[in-house]
Amino acid sequence: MAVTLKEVAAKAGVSRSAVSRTFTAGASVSAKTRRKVEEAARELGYTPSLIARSLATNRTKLIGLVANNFQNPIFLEVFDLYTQALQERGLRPLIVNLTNETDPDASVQMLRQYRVGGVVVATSTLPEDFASAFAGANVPVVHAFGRHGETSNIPVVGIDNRACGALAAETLLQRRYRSIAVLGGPQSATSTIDRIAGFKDAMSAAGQPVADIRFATNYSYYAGREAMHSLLSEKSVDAVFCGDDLICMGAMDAARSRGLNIPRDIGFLGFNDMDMARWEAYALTTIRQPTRDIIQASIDLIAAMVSEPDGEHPSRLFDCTVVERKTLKPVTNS
Amino acid sequence: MAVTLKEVAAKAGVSRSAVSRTFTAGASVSAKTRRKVEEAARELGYTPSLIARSLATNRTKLIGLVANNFQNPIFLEVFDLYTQALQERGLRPLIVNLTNETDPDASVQMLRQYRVGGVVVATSTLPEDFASAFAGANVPVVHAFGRHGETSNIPVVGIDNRACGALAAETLLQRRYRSIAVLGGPQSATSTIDRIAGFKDAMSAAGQPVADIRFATNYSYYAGREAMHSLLSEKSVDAVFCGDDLICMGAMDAARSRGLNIPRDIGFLGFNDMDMARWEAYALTTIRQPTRDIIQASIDLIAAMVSEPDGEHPSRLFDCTVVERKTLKPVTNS
DNA sequence: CCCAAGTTTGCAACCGGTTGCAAACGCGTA
DNA sequence: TACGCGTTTGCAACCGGTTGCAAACTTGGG
Repeated sequence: MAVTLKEVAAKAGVSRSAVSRTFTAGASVSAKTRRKVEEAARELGYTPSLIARSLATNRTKLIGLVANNFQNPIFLEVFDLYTQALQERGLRPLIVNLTNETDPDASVQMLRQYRVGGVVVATSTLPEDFASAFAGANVPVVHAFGRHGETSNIPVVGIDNRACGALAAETLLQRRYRSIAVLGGPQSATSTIDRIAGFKDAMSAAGQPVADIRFATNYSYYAGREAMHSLLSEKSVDAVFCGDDLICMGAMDAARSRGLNIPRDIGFLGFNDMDMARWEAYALTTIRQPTRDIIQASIDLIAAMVSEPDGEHPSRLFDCTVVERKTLKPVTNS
Repeated sequence: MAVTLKEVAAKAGVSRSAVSRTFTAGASVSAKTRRKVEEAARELGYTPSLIARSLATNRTKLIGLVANNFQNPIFLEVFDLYTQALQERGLRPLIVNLTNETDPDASVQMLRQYRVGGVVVATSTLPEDFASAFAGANVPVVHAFGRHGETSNIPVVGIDNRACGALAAETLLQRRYRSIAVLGGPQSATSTIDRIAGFKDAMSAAGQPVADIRFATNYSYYAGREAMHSLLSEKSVDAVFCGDDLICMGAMDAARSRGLNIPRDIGFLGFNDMDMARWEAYALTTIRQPTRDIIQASIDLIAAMVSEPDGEHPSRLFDCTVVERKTLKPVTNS
């Protein structure tokens, strides 16, 4: 159906190799040949087949992008950045939606069938063996937003969740909150575990107790609201550190529906700084994760791993910062 | 690097054809051969190359998914549904992010290089020639969320935007609103144009004026807020029909920041019924677009077009319904 | 036991490109 | 004009599968 090399070669009066060379960067073709070929190609509407090229070169431009957080709008931001950044490098994402998937093998199989050059696992809420399943198939993997673990040797690009937990504690203590609860993300997520560990360390280093720790069942508004209702029905606290902005928004709505004023009666500290955190209805004070940097770095990393499989490919962790809005009372210098 | 057909054939003591046939559904292989091959394949860790298969069969499992609304969380829902529904059919989406793209040709070129079987254009805010550019390349195209137009013969799956506009007008009039403004999406989007046309028709059929019409510059919270501020600084209205839930949320926050109570002082009617419309902070009364049905139908349609290119492939329009929450005053029977 | 019909199998060509290699070419110089 | 060198070109093999075709094998009936 589609026009092939051979037809272009015939029309231009050259060999197939000549056509192939005019379409591969850095190959040796004379200006005259190139011109003839390009004209013939244009007239015939020729588009080289990446399928055939991939087969011949044994290399594809595909990068697996594995995710399972299709409920949280922040992933749309992540996703936008990934597709654009890959596009800029001439790579294409092959999306794997793991939302309803429990078995890593099917996805690994799928990505191998497409002979992806590498895989980016972009989630913190997956059992560790998912990322390693890809690595086990001898495909380069980087784990974005993952835990910088000792257990596996898959490079991670993300943040230091313990440090972020500590930052949260300091932020709240500095504002004289004294009855502070933690409302984490899913209990099994490594990010949740590490943040809470860092938070607790910093609190006890300051000689302060943690009023309550509980977990949202997933990264959603509804889970946050529900967990907050359950917290407030048992005790009263003056500030809550949430494991995610979305959870935090649910928690805030729960607090408001019980007549509490934010930040007068209760303060909230979110995590991520998603776009919606700026919305007036929430105006969330939150810990900003440098999403854009993480994504760019993870693409740089996977690209490096593809082109130099034997090189050194260290993990990279970025710093988080507090973004001040309106859900915490100001720092007082007294 | 990867294990090939030939190696499996050698190990199993059969021909390459035999191996190929055990991996293609409906081919003729004896039970004995199949067993030998499967064992050899398992031992070697063989995964058939879809690249090679695509080349040989001249057919891929790839479907282009073209979108440009990576700012609106509703697209994450859309996206989740697409990836899963395609996955179920053994197809893979190849995402094209048109957010920063103005030239259709580059994307068309890209999708042709990958030899996609078909393309789903999932947006209502693209110049018409985008969808037709794909069709022009002789690739089956369906336009999801598009306008059912007379101008092109690309099948559309979506809603009847005129009817939805009329439904909005009826909904508001029924609740005795008398000073109603429209805050549409981007002025150039066909969906915006059609909805407003339907809205105006229904209003004038009821002998009612439209208090004001203006447009958000894009489908975002911020554009909605800004447009609403500009509206309220010029006149006061008692209800607003918004072209999108996200825009509506921005508009609501603008109204609230000016001290207006919803729905006592002003009513809001949204469009889409995205997940966030249920959030307590908004509790949006909105017109529900059956996203899931539209997506499923668009996949069914593109699949049919791929397998029977010469068949009849009619457009499909779904009905919208009003979802009642808390941003409009109730219907009064007096 | 033989034959016909139905299955299974292997051969070889093909899908649309890439690439190492050697031959052909172009050009400046002696 | 002949020579030498660097460039450009075409040949042919290859990437990893599929598939039409004919040969080989089964199976069952007479």
